[in-house]
Amino acid sequence: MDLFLSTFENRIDRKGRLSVPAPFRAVLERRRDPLYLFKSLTEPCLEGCGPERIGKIVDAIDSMDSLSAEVATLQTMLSSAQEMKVDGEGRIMLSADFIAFAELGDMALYAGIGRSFQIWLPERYRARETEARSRAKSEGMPSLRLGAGRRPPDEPPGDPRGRR
Amino acid sequence: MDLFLSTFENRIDRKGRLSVPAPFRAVLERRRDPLYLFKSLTEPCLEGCGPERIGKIVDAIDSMDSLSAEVATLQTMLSSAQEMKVDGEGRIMLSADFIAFAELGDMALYAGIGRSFQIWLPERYRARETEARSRAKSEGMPSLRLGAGRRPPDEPPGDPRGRR
DNA sequence: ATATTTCCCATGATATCCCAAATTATCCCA
DNA sequence: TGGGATAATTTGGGATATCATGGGAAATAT
Repeated sequence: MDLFLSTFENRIDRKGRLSVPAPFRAVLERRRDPLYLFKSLTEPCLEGCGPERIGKIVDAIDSMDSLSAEVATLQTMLSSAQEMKVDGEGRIMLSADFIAFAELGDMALYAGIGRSFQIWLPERYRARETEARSRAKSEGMPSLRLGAGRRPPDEPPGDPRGRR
Repeated sequence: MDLFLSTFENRIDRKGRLSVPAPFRAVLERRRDPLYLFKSLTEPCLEGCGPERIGKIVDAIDSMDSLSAEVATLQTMLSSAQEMKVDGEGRIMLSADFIAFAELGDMALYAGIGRSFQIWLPERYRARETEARSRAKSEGMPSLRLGAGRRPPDEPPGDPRGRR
């Protein structure tokens, strides 16, 4: 199983193009998956994933009461999602909307988080990272225990790097 | 599975013409589907889709008690539906009724939501999006976990596919 | 006949393609 | 282990194609 891991910082050129890190591209190409980006619901960053996650959101909507607030929320995710075309050099073009939403300047930081990845303003990401680390120190790190093998019956195994 | 995703804001010109976003057109053309528009039952917007979705509504009506209130509601959708003719440049003409219903001015916002899309007054759509995002933040998003990681009730907890 | 719609072509903006330079990582042999 | 050679990757820019939009003319309807 290949995953999106590690972080990469790439330049957004004056045409708005941004290279996808080669290791991320390799994951998608191996699966012959197109790349989707959408605006995070809860944080000022973009989320990247393959089609299977998008398909699950679509199916969830169809199976829910179309009047519920949850459906509106999921629709918000879909209507911000784009299938990105990757050029011959492995670059994507970020729409003005995406750039504004994540408040990106001329640099973007990719953070691989397993089955998906995020795109952040580098300074902001690093600030979050140190914050998460100090929280882990003071509050302990429940997810580590889970990641190590034992988990309470109900909770799915967490991402070992914790949620931020 | 090709889907209607992302949002596009297009101008309604003085002749009343409105471009269908090229990616949406591509989805329909690939399936050789005509485009249908109808008035949303629940919101001040228009809904767009291909014939299969219309067919599902018809089937649903056929399978229900023809005297029920729900049937009357579904029939309302059908009776507002129009097959749109798309001109050589990919534009449609909205009827005065449609424009009045969605309260459109000289701009229209397409919002792709998977198997269908909506057409909104841009300002109204954005207000709704902001609302959905703040709700997701404050109430958490139970739906994301469901949408992205749902599994049949008695399957043992598997991998955390939906976690981010 | 007059108003509206449909067809056709023109134009500007912008995304995409293609090639090349710069940068970084990897390899190989001393 | 070092250090240069080689390959991979990221970045840049010009040429080309696509797309949204606008307007005139032909067709259709009222």
